[in-house]
Amino acid sequence: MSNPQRKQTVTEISDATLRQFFGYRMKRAFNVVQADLAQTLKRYELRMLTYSALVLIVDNPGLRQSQLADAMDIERPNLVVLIDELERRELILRDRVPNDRRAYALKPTLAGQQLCSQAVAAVTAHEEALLQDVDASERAAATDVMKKIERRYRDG
Amino acid sequence: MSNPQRKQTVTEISDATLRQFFGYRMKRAFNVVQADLAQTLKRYELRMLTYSALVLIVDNPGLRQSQLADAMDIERPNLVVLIDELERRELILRDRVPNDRRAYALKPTLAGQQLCSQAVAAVTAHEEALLQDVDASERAAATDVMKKIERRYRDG
DNA sequence: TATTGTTATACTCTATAACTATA
DNA sequence: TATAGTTATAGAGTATAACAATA
Repeated sequence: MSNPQRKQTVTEISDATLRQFFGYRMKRAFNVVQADLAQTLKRYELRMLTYSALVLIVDNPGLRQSQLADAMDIERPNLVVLIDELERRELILRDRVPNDRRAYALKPTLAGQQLCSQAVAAVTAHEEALLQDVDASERAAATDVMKKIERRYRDG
Repeated sequence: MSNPQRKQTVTEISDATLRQFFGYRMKRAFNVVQADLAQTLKRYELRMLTYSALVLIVDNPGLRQSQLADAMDIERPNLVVLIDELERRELILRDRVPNDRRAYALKPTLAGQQLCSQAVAAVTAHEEALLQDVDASERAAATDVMKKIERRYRDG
């Protein structure tokens, strides 16, 4: 803006210091990716977490809640409401595990499998659009860096 | 685990489908970076958001709250409590903008500047440690990808 | 009329402690 | 005793509507 009153305070904001940090860059880019994903999933009434849970249940039918929480890197209590939601919508069901009446075996319903397929296709397409300026080698390089960061964390 | 009961449900969880997605990889890596940053800032009683706000105020003394919210990509109402917190700790102050009695000119105190310097140094060091397996060219490649994603968002 | 900062509110994600029912 | 799932709760981040003061 060419508003002269702005000049009495600050015209151009410098975030040079923050942009030096990988974490800050990552947060900003992740916010974009996350917003795009949320927008894409809205149509299926899924969020990033319910989507992740559904995909993992479809790919691993019969897994337990504690295994799923582990895989998703969230606490067990926080998974309960996600599973409640997916179950209420009849996208998955809580089967009993034979020989261990404490645990549930999570399984997708047919509707869950179908919604999952559609959502995966939609997310794939939207991500492709979002990353259309990023060629395969750049994507691979970025993915490698993220893998290294994850690994560094797991190794302590 | 070699627990035979696990075998009746699922032994090894496959997250192959999810790992195909750039967004999922990014979320996992970002969680690591974010946790590391939070740990680093704990010592200064700062969080990622209060840290970002403080750095921006130190680098741009006199900026308005609405400008800061813009720069941080957060909504104006959410900035208020962050500024309240930094002001209460006397790290910044709300000065009046001459000729516009609606707005505040945010300025760091000496204590704020000093804490900011220390925090920036600590974050730099911790980030260096976190990324020690990632060489300069890999970092640059990853940063480029993140810039492109951000740009893609700004351009619509 | 429009803008700055504010209040109130609500939703999501995250984290911990404590409970129940099983093992 | 330990584990699976659950409940309750609290903190943090995010988003919108509506308001007072001021432009």
